[in-house]
Amino acid sequence: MEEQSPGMNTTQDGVGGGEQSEQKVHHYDVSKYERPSVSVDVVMMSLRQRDLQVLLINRRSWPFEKKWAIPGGFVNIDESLEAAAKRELQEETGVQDVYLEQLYTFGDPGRDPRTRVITVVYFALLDSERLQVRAASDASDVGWFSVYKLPSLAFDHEKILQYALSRLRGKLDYTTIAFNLLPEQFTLRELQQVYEIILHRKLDKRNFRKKVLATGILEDTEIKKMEGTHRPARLYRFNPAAERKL
Amino acid sequence: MEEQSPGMNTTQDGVGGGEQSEQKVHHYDVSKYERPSVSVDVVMMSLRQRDLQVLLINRRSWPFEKKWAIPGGFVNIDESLEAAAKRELQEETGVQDVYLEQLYTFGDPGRDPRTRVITVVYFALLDSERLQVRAASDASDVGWFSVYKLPSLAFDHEKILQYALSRLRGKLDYTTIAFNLLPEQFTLRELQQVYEIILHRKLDKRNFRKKVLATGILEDTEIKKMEGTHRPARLYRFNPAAERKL
DNA sequence: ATAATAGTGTCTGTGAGACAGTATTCT
DNA sequence: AGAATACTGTCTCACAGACACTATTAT
Repeated sequence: MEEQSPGMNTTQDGVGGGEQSEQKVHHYDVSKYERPSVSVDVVMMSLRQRDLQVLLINRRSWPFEKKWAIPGGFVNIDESLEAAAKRELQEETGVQDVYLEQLYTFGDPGRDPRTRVITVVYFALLDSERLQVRAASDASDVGWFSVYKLPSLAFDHEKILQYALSRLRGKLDYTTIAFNLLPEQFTLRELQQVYEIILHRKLDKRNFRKKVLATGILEDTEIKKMEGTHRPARLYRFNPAAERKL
Repeated sequence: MEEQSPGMNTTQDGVGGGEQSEQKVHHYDVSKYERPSVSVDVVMMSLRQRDLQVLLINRRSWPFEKKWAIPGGFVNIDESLEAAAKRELQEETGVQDVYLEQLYTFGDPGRDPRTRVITVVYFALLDSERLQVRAASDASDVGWFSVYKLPSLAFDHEKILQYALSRLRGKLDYTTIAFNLLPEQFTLRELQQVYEIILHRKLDKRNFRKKVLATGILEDTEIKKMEGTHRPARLYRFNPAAERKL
């Protein structure tokens, strides 16, 4: 296993580790009990073609052969959960230092017909710009799908994606989570589109701009983005110093 | 606290685990990898003595001998995570059918000096009334502690409790989570006290009542609670039919 | 009457949402 | 001049928070 990537930023809800009640621990003999497998799955979302898309992998073998699935892998014995998620991210997209948070842990017996597998699901948001580079080089059995038009999925992965989407929506207006889907500099129109795509509805331009600018989390770069035959737009940058609320 | 269920860890014919990138699944052989232990810890909170308290267990043995810890136990191989949490709850408090939600999963290697343990933490809220019954019968190495005056805890359990508390606070005003700490019938004053204890600050009586009643989630029982030498208070009941927002 | 808690209404400021016209650039 | 997008301000309504007095019961 490679514990590569000194890793940085990411996780939000990060907290430490937990334990078990002493009595149990006291008499517990590791060798006596069958242990479940523990995997880490990573829901990777990005904005592509003005759509919210998720990266899926086509399974080659039983079970759910030929079905699409959320990428994941087993946790190495001396690797943290987050490190395993980052490794997965790196393997699939080649991207590092992206937004990553733990979503939920799914562990129903029987969710995997092979053996008992408990999976800790992480959620990653990739900014579209950096991603473009590597997108073409991906293997053919890896693909991006609109979260609004998903293919039939393996395991309980439909449920997991729905959960990820609702988490994203829920956090949209009291965190700065949306900025993780944009490159460093962006126009207000682009930011509004991110919100519209995620919320899946139109927003009023004036109200949106008023509200966002009022929070002070945006910094004017003094640069204008010229494109096409019309008035150029100001480019803004996220100002982490003003990390209050949106 | 007996983690029966035969079987042994490791060995098992080449069954792949959860969902991983196809390349890996394809070549994966379970017997080759060491599996972590998986435990479930349950943060149980209740209102006692007009305080928000958490149930802790005093550890008998290494590591963290004599320190207080969040109760927990290992997950049986054919038991769901939630079932394991309910079992734990039942063992420690004898209570069933309480509010229970998954909090977070902690899995840093080395957080338990004995072996690699990944723990899925659940959060339970117990209503004070039903609990009183069994409280006295508890063993001496189990105790309730104010979340505002915690003893020194084992592992990184302090962080976990802080996390649980912030989750509780965060959900307080857009869910009906607080009702789980009250008996079926309660006065508005009692409900307000729940909010005050959790938020750790005073609330305005008139604004609180106005707001809560406006949501329509309370049903007047037409009963009055007489106690002491003063005007009796109306008893209300939670109306699940009106589960909109608080 | 007194003590003790239950119960109630108004005002003010803030923020969300509805809504339409002017500004700037390129061809 | 025309096309295309950037940019801006006002009004209304709902909700949050500040704030003080009357109602009901038991002794």
